[in-house]
Amino acid sequence: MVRTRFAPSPTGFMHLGNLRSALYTFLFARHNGGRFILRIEDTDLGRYVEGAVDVIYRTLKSVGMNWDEGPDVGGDFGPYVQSERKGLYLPYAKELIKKRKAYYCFCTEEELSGRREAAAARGETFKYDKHCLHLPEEEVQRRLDAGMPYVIRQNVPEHGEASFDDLIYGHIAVDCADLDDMILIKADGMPTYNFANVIDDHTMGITHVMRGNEYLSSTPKYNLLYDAFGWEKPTYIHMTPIMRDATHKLSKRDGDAYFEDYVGKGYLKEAIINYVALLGWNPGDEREFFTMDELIEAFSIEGMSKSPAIFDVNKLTWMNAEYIRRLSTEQFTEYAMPYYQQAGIGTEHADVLARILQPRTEVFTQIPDMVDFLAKLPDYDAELFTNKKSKTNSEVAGNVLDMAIPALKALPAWEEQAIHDTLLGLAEQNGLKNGTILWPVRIALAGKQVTPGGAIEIAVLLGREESLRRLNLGREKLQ
RNA sequence: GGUCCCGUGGUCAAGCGGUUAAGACACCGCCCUUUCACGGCGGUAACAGGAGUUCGAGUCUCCUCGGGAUCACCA
Repeated sequence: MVRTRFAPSPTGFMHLGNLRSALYTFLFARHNGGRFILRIEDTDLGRYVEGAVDVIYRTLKSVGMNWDEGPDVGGDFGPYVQSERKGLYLPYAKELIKKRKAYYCFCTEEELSGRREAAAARGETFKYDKHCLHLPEEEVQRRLDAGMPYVIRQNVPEHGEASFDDLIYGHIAVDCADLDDMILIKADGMPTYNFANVIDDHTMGITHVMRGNEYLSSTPKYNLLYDAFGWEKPTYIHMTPIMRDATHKLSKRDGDAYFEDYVGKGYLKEAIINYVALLGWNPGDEREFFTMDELIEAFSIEGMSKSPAIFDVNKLTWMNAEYIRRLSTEQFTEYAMPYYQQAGIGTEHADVLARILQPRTEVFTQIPDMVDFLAKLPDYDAELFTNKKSKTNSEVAGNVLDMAIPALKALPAWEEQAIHDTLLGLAEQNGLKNGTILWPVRIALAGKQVTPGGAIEIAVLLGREESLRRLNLGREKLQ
């Protein structure tokens, strides 16, 4: 049975890189009929951010990534919050000490950083010299009894090779001589991430460890720990980061690294997930649009790439526009409603609004700017009436409006079909291009050169009274 | 700096020793058209460089270059 886990630290909003890692981890479990576990890694109390756990829950749920075990839903391997597992780690560390695979260390942070700086000044790489490993047992006990603060360090062999096999990177090996004796238990009694991770993954029965590839070089060290305990090692799958450009990761500083940023900017959650899924993974065929269920069905490790992918808002935006176009009129209207209200326009003709806006909306936040002219006629210049392709200029436009205004005014009902027939009839009767009639009418109605929809839709949206008022205003501009 | 990883168009990315080196986004042009979009058709554009292995190399090996990660009592 495949068991994977997503193990975020509660330090703020949901970063897109983390979201994608969670997604792949989730997809891999589901594709293989396995279980997806949520674990909160909060061993660093100093970085804890209030409410961050809720953000994680909310985000994952809102995109349909439901977990089978976790802090809120429980499970057989709890607790699922590391700080609540605090008591669990020390015994394991002591077991390692007994096996001489770890040792107490009384060196203080200050003297260590002093030595580190000195080494750096000499241009050398600092490595802990195992000083405390050689302390006599009685001395260690004496210091412990005296209540001296201590940490517990891993005792990495001085020689030999540490290695592991990654499902996407293959065999990774490092010389033990290059490895430092990392701290397992901190002076405050909490385990370091490095240690807690190994203990938790093992005790929670995680079969496939999926995580960012910043852990690629420390994983051999973790495997030394598994060996020391005599535990079966998990399968490793290291994932690439999402980049802002060739040399920088997408980061908080860019202000656009968070899932919620994009939701707030008018992107659909489904589109974000779909786009992000394709950044670093491909299904092996030409498909680009996936529901969550389709992703589960199609996902495989073979499709994951080894090199980082640069985030392209451009393509996300295109994909979002595609998702918007596939919405039903009702769904579109529901998403658009807050933006209609923001623009202060009437929504009694929501169907017409959807018809003209849906093919033009890439991101919902674009809507107010597209429709604001409906709420208030902009100040505009009579120059706008001149358009070469439509064969209009101020003189032609004046004549057109002179014909259009009474014709429209005479309409018994202000209905789209009737307006359409009237205006196009005018063109035909006078042997003019449709555009020659429609251009001036649209300009007078909208007061701007580019509008979503044409003269007829705009007239419907404006209603009889306002339409005629604007047409007359336009006519006056042409005196 | 040591160690590890990565390197196909501007971006995502197919390719797993033999292809005219796919496809998508973006960009450009044309068509459609009631402006702008949508839609349709077409176009520009890539194997980081150098050696080797091989009848044949984007695909295998080595070196160089470029980029990233890591070297914390952070995760």
